[in-house]
Amino acid sequence: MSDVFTALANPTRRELLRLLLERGEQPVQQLADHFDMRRPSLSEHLKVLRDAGLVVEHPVGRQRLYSLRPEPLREVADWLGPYERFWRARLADLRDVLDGLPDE
Amino acid sequence: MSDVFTALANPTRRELLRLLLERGEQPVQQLADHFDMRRPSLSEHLKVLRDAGLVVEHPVGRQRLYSLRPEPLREVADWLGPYERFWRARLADLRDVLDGLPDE
DNA sequence: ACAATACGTAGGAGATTTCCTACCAGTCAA
DNA sequence: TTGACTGGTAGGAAATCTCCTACGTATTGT
Repeated sequence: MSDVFTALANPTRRELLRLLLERGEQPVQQLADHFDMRRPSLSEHLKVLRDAGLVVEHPVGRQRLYSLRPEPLREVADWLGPYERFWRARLADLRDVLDGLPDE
Repeated sequence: MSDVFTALANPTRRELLRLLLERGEQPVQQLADHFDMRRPSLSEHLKVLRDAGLVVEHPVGRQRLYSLRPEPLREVADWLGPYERFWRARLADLRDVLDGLPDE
C-alpha cells in the first residue's frame, strides 16, 4: 500500500499512468517523448511503477511494451471506502443544514 | 494532488487518519500514545497531513484537537474515476472469457 | 560482422524525508 | 507567580528520492 501511494506521489509517474490509460500499451521511447527528462530517469520511474504493480512490461523485439495494471488502484479505492462513507455523511449533514435555513 | 499522495504514502500518517476516522477529534498526546515514536515526530507527521488538507486543528485550552478533513480523499476518489472505468472493463472482459469457456 | 537502436543499470550530486534530542511558548492549577 | 503540562520548532544524522552522464546488453538491419 505504501508502495502504491509513493508511486502515485510523483507527477511524472501519474502522467505515465495517464498516458498508458489513454493510449494503451507503449514502448519506453514513445513514453519518454512526452517528458522533458532523460530516458534513464523515465526508466527509473517505470521501475517504481513496476515495483508497485501499477504497470507490467513485456519485450517485443528490442522494445519493451508497458501497459497499465489497475489492480493496485482498485485497492486504493477499497482503502478509501470508510472515508467515503465519512464524507458522504458530512455532505448529508450539510444538506440538512441548508434545508433548515430560512428563505431558501 | 502530489501533497495528498505524499501524505498517504507513510503508514504512520495513514494510521493517524484511521484513528481520527474511528474516534473523531483528538488531542496530539492521545494520538501519540498509539505510536512507538516521540511526540515531535508525530507533530511533523500532523504538519504534513495539515499541509495536504487532510486534517484540521483547533486549540482548546492547552490542547490542540485534530480532526479529519476528507475533501482531499474525495479528490483522490475522483482521480481514480477513469482508472476505475478501465478495471471494470477488464473485469467485464474476463467474465466474457469465462462465459465462453467450455464445460462451465 | 558491424553499426545503430532500445532500454536498463551504475554511480554520483543535491534535495527531501524521517527520525531523534533539546528547547521554546502558551495554558492551567496551586 | 511558580511549576507542570501540551505541543510546536530548531538542528542534525541517516536514509531515500530524483535527476543526471556514462556505460553495458540485447536486438535489428545492412
